[in-house]
Amino acid sequence: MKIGELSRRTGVPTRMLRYYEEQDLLHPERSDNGYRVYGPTAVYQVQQIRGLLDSGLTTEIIRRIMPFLDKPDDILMHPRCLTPEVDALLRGEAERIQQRIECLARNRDAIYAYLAAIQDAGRR
Amino acid sequence: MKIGELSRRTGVPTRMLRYYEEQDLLHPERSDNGYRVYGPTAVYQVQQIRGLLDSGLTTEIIRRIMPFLDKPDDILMHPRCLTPEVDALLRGEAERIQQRIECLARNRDAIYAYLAAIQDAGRR
DNA sequence: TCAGACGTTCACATCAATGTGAAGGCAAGT
DNA sequence: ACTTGCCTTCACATTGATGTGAACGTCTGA
Repeated sequence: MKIGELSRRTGVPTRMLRYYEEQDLLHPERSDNGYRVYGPTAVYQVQQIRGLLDSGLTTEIIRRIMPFLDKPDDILMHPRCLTPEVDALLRGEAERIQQRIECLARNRDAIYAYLAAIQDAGRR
Repeated sequence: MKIGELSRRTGVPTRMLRYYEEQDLLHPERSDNGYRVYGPTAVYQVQQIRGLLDSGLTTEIIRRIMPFLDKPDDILMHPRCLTPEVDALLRGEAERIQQRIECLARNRDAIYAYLAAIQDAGRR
């Protein structure tokens, strides 16, 4: 698929799809005329990228952890890939993600608690 | 406490504390000489703000939802506060927060799954 | 074949969050 | 009194994620 269709399917402007490529997050093929050609999985990849960006991760971090997300088990067969640095990177990032989750969950709960309390007060 | 101490206690540069005030996220008193004076709870407030900013919320959204987080029950007694707009705002924001949580949790799990699989492969 | 929709690159603008420095006032210790 | 450190405001710079437009090539249907 070409960039316009991917944009339509994901709701992400073409400008951004080109930007993500520049940031090494997407790697479309090129057809003879130079047009970007995306595989069908690109839709999910883009949604993945968007979700992580919206959650406060930078393109740099996304670039570094993406290779380890949703990988087929083939890659896992080569534990050589896991240098101590990569291990530390992944663990550190997972922990920071966990921090964010806890912060967000706390505040989500606070909001719902507020709404529930109001509801409750109104019913009385 | 003055801005320097708050900065030391939270690790957030004074420049940012002044910025958060400008963005209506903090409202310190002023002493006679014009110095900002923060109450003891400011430490938690700043951590709260930092956590939300790191999680991808903008200062604008934080400003709008903060009044409803960690409020003493006094305020809850006035359900008049909950106009339909505020209700929609809070629900909408809570849902978007939930989206982020799910995205982050998915990827945290993926990272840990990867690490576990490596661990597993290495033990064989 | 020509128009219109889509693609390309390049470049400059914006916005939010943050860094940094200048110029000057206030406070506390020696 | 003077130094040192903290405070104030003002202002300009930077970085990352975006918006937007120019100038130009490519495909496709009437």
